[in-house]
Amino acid sequence: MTTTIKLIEVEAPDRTKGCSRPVAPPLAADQANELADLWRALGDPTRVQMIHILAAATEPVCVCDFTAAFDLGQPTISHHLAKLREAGFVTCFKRGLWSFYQLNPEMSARARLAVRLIP
Amino acid sequence: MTTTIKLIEVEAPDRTKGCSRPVAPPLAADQANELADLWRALGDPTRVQMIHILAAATEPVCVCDFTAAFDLGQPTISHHLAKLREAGFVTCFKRGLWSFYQLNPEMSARARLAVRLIP
DNA sequence: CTCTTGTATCGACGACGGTCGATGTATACT
DNA sequence: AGTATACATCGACCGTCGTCGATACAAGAG
Repeated sequence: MTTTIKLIEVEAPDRTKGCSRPVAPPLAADQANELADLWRALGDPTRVQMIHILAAATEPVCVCDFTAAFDLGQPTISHHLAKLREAGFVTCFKRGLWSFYQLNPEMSARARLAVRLIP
Repeated sequence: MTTTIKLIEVEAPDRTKGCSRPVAPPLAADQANELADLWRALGDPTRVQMIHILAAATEPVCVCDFTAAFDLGQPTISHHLAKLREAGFVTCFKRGLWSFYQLNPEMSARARLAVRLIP
């Protein structure tokens, strides 16, 4: 008796000669970089917590409150807030000796959606 | 004539003795780390493009198609795909000599929303 | 089995990023 | 004026990350 072996195509696409299957055209380099910058700004637990605090706050938050909330030196706090500022997530203003930070009201739509992913 | 100076409260919250205003309770450290890891995985232009390609593809994409799409060495492509795998964005399977990658069908809800931000 | 091919992994190098102490700068108070 | 306070910036350290060449590991072809 001869045995017939049935080869079952499971998930892989049919492919006669290896690869070179067309792929979506790349995003503009600027766009990809912009997106990556956006996400890299959120790629740190401290900054995630900062956004969490700002999203929950009803008033602008003083830098000194951040330094009190984290077990980090004041320059480090300032550094993280600067990163969030450069990425467009927050804005700040000075009042007397104090600096207050808040979520940027003119945040990009994408940034706003990203922020909304933080509990 | 005596001049009276009126101090106008603009945006800053009233604050009698400096800082120490209560702030939202911090997220659990695990949660903040998890979120940061998620975003760090997307914090690179090459990986953004990879997600873009996978989101547009109707079939799993062969690694060789990635190496053709980017001006990077094959180990670097493999490295980026591994990062996306570890973060839960993609899964892969082997078929013969080829490895195929696709968006992880069991991606977390947050990850799915993040992916949706890529054009 | 040997050879080739597609991918993953390893080791190294340079760049970047988080952190700190020290210093600078602006504002308030006396 | 001088001093004190809140914050930003600077310089340095060290770990992490993106990149590559070299190598190891499959799995098909001969």
